[in-house]
Amino acid sequence: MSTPTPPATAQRLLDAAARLLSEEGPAALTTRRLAREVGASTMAVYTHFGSLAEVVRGVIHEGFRRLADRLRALPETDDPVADLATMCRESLEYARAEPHLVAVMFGGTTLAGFELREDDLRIGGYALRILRDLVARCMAAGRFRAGDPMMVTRHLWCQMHGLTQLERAGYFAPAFIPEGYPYLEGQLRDFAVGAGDTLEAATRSVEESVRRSGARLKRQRNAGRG
Amino acid sequence: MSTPTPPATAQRLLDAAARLLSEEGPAALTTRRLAREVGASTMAVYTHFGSLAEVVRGVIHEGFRRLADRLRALPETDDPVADLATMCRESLEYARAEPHLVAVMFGGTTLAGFELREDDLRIGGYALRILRDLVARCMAAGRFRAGDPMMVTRHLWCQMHGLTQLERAGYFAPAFIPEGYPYLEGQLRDFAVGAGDTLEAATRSVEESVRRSGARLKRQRNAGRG
DNA sequence: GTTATGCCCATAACAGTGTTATGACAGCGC
DNA sequence: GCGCTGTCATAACACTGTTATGGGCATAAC
Repeated sequence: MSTPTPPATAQRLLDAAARLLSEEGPAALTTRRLAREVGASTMAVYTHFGSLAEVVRGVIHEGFRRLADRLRALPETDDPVADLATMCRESLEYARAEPHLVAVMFGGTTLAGFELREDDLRIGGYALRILRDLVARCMAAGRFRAGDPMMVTRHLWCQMHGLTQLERAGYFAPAFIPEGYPYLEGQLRDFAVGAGDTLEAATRSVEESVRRSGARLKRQRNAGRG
Repeated sequence: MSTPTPPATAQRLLDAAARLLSEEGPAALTTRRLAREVGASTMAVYTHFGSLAEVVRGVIHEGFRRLADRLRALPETDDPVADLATMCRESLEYARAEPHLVAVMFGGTTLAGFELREDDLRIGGYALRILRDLVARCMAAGRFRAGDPMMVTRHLWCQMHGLTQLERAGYFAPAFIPEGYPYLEGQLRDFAVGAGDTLEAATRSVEESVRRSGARLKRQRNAGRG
């Protein structure tokens, strides 16, 4: 009953492309390598996708879906600012786990002639709505100044995207910054203050989110052992 | 007396590479095209630089120098927060004028196998010091909370880099945001508030910087006419 | 049962890429 | 003149994305 038909060639190509991009980076994502991975010839790519760039498009759409799923899976507490900090940390960890994929998703890398189109940007924007709802909760709770939550969300997005990409480029390596320096937490706190929170409340919420993610990691390790 | 000897081949290759990258994007930067532009064969690239990636390295080093020069040329007033906003706008306009170059400089694009090395990152960090000195002035003036100016500068840098790259990817196109919406100004204001400024003072300083850059553009147009 | 249609894809080719081995040529020290 | 060194033109190698061609092969039509 399970998987009565083997996965179609198109799906196997997508999976192989995602794996190659993730494990070996953009340079490994060639038509011949992709064909070899699934035991076919390069023509398989062109009958199913038309071009290598369209394969990349499929891969990043899946990437957007997975990012949105991870953000939606986070628990909701009565401290929306702490929840926001946790969500930002989750995004950053996704980008750290899939640096090449995220670079393509947000326009960093031009790969195999692939260019983001407006519909791709729209899909990318869906994940933003999850963040926006949380920002709106911060406003409703009186922690952030009233205003357009989408604009504040975009502000936060710029900040997280910049941090992600500069970190990936190496600008936050130990050669430039003390190892273990909590730059993410400092930025999240200052962002909350800029959005209207008090310094004291923002500091408490960010610390709370750090405590929670530490507990979450501990639970995951325990679950891994059990 | 002026240019007694014609520019050496190495310099002409660098100039041609910068022009190709700027005018036609990374796809135009090939060894054969580069050789054709300077009227030589591809071997010229390899005798002078060893690889195409090293040509790219030379181009982005020049890019860092020019960015630093533009930032250093800005006037200093008695409102350091307004000066900071002006400097951010100048950085953004540099990135808008040279999007491909800036993308390589800050690790966005992997071009011809070029990868940022630690010494490149160090050169990139030099431009940051100009920003840091301004942040330190904001602290000394009591506008920003006392603290490590470099960390606050990094925070601002993340924000500007994210804004730049997401704008380039198309995420701030009119399809997603009202045309003419002053998202740069809103972000600069919130950043200043997050760093310790009051909402009122930050708003005034950002508006002052907008007024000044408007006046500067007017002067430039008048100078162009005169 | 035969024929036709359309899909999937293997083979081989084309034009392009970065890079390198080879060798020619010019300038210079002696 | 001789040798050396730096510069680069020629041609090749292994690679890339893409496409033209044609071979199966399942299904539909008659």
